[in-house]
Amino acid sequence: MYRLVGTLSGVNTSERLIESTRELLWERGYVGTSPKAIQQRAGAGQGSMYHHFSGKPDLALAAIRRTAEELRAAAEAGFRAPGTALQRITAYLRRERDVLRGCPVGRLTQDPDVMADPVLRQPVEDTFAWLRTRIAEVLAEGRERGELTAALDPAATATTVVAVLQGGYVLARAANDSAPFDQAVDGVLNLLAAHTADAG
Amino acid sequence: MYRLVGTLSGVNTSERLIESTRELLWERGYVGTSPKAIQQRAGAGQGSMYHHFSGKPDLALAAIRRTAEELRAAAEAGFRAPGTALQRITAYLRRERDVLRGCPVGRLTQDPDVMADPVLRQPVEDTFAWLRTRIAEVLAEGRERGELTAALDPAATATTVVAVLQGGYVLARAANDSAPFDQAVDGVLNLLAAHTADAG
DNA sequence: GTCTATATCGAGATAGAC
DNA sequence: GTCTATCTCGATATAGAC
Repeated sequence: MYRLVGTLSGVNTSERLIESTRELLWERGYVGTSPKAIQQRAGAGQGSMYHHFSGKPDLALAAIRRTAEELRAAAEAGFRAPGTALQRITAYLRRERDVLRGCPVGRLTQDPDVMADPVLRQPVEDTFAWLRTRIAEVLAEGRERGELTAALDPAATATTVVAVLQGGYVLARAANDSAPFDQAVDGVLNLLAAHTADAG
Repeated sequence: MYRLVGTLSGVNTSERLIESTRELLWERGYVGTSPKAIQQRAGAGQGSMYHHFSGKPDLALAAIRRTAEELRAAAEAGFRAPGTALQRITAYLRRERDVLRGCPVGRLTQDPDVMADPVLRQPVEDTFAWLRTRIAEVLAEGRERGELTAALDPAATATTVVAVLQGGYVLARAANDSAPFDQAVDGVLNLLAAHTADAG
């Protein structure tokens, strides 16, 4: 018999606490998440939580690190897909997302207590640094292969692409509608299209 | 004798409370801002605050509305500047900003209690709807004048431009450095350059 | 490992004097 | 209009029994 994966019942308490914290951090942020709320969602008692973790910051660190790892793995899977650079970027931008929930890592950027703590902040910084570098690599590759024009700056364009994603989430939440996210993505892809070797 | 503008001392209590709330909302968000913190920053007592406002949501509404108005006025001033569409968009994107503090309106998008309240949420929604429309108008004008190619979609591009800004703030905060913001802006302007009539 | 009791403090407000 | 007193909860733990 194997345990069911993806559900919180059936795994150990420590695991349930981390997953509950991840959800709450995503929904309400660090300041808006209380130990009590975490415990209730995890179905764990006060004593349990403080047995496994030293406190809220410790638990948040475990949650943030895991969320950052997952984001990275999901993105990397997209970048390794076959196709031209533009096709891979397009696949990444258009992959299915829970747009209205926003980015679980980008969100932390607005949490003063997270950004004030170097340890909590580190995974956030690392995630975006990696993402920008990785997309720049894909674009540079496309340029070397002659898919993209020389006028396209890989590093700057990569940062723009990540910014469009993060900003797209903001606009979608503001409108309470995922359409602005899709439109922002369409807009940048259309701009990129003018830099393909045949079009440019 | 005229009063000094831009300082909190010398204006009435209600005004100081609103300005303090605006600052705290920007720095710490709605959930992270307590009535006590507002009062201390404003130099006002408990009783004073509850005399002028019914509570934290009421005060936040006044603060959010004013912040939204100011953002709109500042943006509109940029759009009315002389020059081509691209020059006006460039001026808007490159105008001086306190990048690491982020966007005081975009920030609210991550505040669950703000987004859950239709009244607090409205100014946020309106601000971005207006901004996207306004930039789309500028771009459409540039296309009509023949400054921009017909391949450029004003509405989608406008949403992309706003997303780059909002995402640029996120990346700058993640890196604790304003450089990613500038790079994201450079990237999108470079992409737009390929759509100018002479270049495209 | 988990539970319950207890403790401190701040959030968010109400009441009524001045 | 402003001040102080008071109130109720929840946030965030710690202590010690089981």
